[in-house]
Amino acid sequence: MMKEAKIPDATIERISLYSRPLERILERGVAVVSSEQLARFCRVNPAQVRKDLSYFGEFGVRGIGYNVRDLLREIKKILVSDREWRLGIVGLGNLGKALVQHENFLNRGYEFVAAFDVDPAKIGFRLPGGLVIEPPSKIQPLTRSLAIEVGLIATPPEEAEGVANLLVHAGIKAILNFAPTQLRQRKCCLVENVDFTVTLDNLAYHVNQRVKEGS
Amino acid sequence: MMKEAKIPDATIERISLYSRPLERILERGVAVVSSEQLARFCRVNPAQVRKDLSYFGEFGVRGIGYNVRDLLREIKKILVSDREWRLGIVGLGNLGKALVQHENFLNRGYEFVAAFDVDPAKIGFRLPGGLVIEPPSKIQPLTRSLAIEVGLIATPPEEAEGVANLLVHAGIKAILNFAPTQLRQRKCCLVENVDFTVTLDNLAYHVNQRVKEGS
DNA sequence: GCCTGTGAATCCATTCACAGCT
DNA sequence: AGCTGTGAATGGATTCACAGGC
Repeated sequence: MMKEAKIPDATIERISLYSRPLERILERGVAVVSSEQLARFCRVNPAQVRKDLSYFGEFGVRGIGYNVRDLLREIKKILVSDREWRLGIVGLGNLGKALVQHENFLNRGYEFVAAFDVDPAKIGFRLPGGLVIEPPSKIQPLTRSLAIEVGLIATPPEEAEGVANLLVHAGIKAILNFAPTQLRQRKCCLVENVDFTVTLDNLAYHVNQRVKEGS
Repeated sequence: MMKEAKIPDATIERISLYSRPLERILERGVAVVSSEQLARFCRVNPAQVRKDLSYFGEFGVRGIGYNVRDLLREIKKILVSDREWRLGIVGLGNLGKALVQHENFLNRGYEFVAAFDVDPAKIGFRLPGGLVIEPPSKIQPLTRSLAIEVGLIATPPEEAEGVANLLVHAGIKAILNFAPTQLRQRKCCLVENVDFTVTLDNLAYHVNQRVKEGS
């Protein structure tokens, strides 16, 4: 019964998670999947799978399960990955270059259409894939003219806030920030931070916890 | 009053977050910080900061605030980043290489001590920093002899599970998995997944949501 | 019989509001 | 007076358990 209620943030992330095993199952030619099976693949509770999906509609058939192809299509519609998203990246150090070449992005509808860096030595360099590195002065005009919707920031932390400003003024809709600094929150622009050391700290804490319990 | 209760997972992540502005504040020579100030830096609620810290002890002084240097030391003790953690990485494509060279790891006590790849063309190659890429056959002996505690997996998804097996059998304590596949859960080994496309899907969904509301 | 969809119950996390210390 | 530390209150998210439909 498709409610227009507010949907848990965690639900959106899991919906994205579900799509991956579904793709594999579809490739294998299996037509139907149960919440139980899907849950096993994603290491979650089956009721969680059903509830997550039920926020968006009734995609299953009672007594049978979910049609794999249909469910995948619905999920792509929910996540708006049934269309191309145009990305721009600022900062082409090791991480930035790795992101541009990361093939999973393209597979899932995310395409880099511009790359920027401050380093004059890098400007004009053609990346594998054909993108040419542009100077920061081009951030605003290119973001607009190429209709870039999401900006990835992979600069040193000192530059991140300034870069974010440029992107926001050029009308970008969302920023995925890999620089280890907390960007100022802005209306009109969603910001998501990815910080590997936070994740490592988390693991370190829990590893230590286990050692302490075990002794 | 330092409870030995179970601590929210989100708390651990925020504790890690707090350390960054604290380092900057310390460098600036400011001696004391209030929960309100720290909360502003990290975009969280001040009560949240106080509650998070109170799980681990009473680090503040009523009427005054927290001593920056002491608080930072306590946080490092909590996160066990007051010592070196030895990392091994498997898969030295673009992302793997970027991770090895990522300077934030070393700053925070995470040191890569071994690198592995299946590609014969890469084996023997010396990475910036001095690490030499080893073949998969060395994963088990080196993990043991170098006492590697955390393994990072940056292979294609097909290889991830096999690599995880090798690492687990060699006694690794935790895995940080960048391959877009959900690793089987194991006792004795913590697993954390990092998946950029899930984060992008999340942004795409919310951007679309805003557009829909605005219209 | 089987598996979905979902209200109700449970569990967990965040925020409030104030007592307690300096 | 000011700011921490924390029980109580609120707000969310997950899981249970079963009704509903194949």
